Amino acid sequence: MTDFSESINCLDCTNSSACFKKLIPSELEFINQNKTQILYRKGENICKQSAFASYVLYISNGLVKLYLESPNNKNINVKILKTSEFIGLSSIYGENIYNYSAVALEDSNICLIEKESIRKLLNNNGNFASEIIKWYCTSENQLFNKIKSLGHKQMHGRLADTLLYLSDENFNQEDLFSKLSRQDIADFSCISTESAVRLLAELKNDKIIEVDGKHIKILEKEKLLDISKKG
Amino acid sequence: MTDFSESINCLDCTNSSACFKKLIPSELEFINQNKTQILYRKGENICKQSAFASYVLYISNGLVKLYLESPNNKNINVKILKTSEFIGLSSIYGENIYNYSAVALEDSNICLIEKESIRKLLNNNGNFASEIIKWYCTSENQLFNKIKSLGHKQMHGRLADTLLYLSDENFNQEDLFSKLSRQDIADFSCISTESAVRLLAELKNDKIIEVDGKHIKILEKEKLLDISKKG
DNA sequence: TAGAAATATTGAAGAATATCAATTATTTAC
DNA sequence: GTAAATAATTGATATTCTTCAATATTTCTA
Repeated sequence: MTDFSESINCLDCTNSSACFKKLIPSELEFINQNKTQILYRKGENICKQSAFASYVLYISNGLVKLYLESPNNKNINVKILKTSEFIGLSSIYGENIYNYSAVALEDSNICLIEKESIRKLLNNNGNFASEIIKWYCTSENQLFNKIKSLGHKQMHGRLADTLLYLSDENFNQEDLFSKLSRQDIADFSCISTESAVRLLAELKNDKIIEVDGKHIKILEKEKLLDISKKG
Repeated sequence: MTDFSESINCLDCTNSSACFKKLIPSELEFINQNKTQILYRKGENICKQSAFASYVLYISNGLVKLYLESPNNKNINVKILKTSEFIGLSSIYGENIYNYSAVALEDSNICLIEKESIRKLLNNNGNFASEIIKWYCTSENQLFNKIKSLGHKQMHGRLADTLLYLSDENFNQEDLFSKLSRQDIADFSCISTESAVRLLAELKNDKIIEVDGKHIKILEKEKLLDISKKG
């Protein structure tokens, strides 16, 4: 966690999400005055669940794994965040702590933005706030899907959901699998690592996926969707 | 689903959430023009998962169970909503469908509000939007807790979470249990009804809860918290 | 590049949990 | 108020899944 990159001015930032496009130049300058940019190296923790949330974090450039820590020291991987997404947004109004932990999957430039300045903008600029609400709408849907997956599906269905999620085109064919361990895949599905390995072997055998070390390729998406549906 | 109640004018409504308090009279009048109020009887469905979401729903007065339906026709109960809460808010910007189903646990007055009018207000009134964001912050936290509960806890921990949730003081000592079946309790915990019954019997035996038909009373909250923590 | 550490893999045994079946209790509808 | 329908309960069995243990493979480090 060191600031090696020259910090970009928000007005020049090419990685701004939809919400920042709703800001007028003076507001962008205001954000610029109240942020710091930091480079997190691959594997470094960007935030820790339950830690005091001093800032809202914004991925200016990078790839981040968001996960929940359980008291029995098992993790639940919730989602992968990419460039232009927020981390810890809910700390602006909710409890003043991070609800989850996040770790960089590759070197990532993260902007730390003062919570109070975000709050100010939200109150003054309904268009900005609306974009944030849009983000929450999508995010809520994702969480409901996770609950559906964990709630009543068994191993096969849950692993299928994970594979479909990680291979989704909205990650722009980034090969996420190469950045994740078998345990990561298991933690997305909330199954044991051993079960994940065994099921992957089965899927490989059935020619539904291709496995070559870390690299995993979906051969028969339809069948995976089927397994996901059946639970 | 019939409109027997005289529809209250939003300007006079005493059950308005924090967000509506941020509206100026003309905006409230605007909402009033674009809403209908309907009385749902106990047991009636207020919205169905995957159905076209024409309106945002607001509980003017009532009690509602929100649940997810799975293809294998098992339900997951997500939460109980009470007076002054929204249902289907995320349909304003997300997919144009309800992400979940909702059923009235008691006769409930529900306001159907035009989505477009809410959108208009959000864009024009940052304070209103900020209150909605506040709501999302809390809601997100609840969903993460649900994921934590389902993800790695086993039966005992999950049932404990359910009992703690349903007996929480934020429901103003409403006896929720009397309105829920054993299957409802099981569906909150995502365990089989039989398991729920068995575990309740155990907890009763251990004098951690008192059970009298539907009525359930927590005797030893600390022990339940313990079970919840251990998972 | 060798050795050490971490990760992945496989099999076998055991624990957790669902399902099925049968019975009893409660609620609903006429 | 009674019959029918629904919900709750209990036991026995079957399935799913984790855990433990042993080994193989990969990655990291000096």
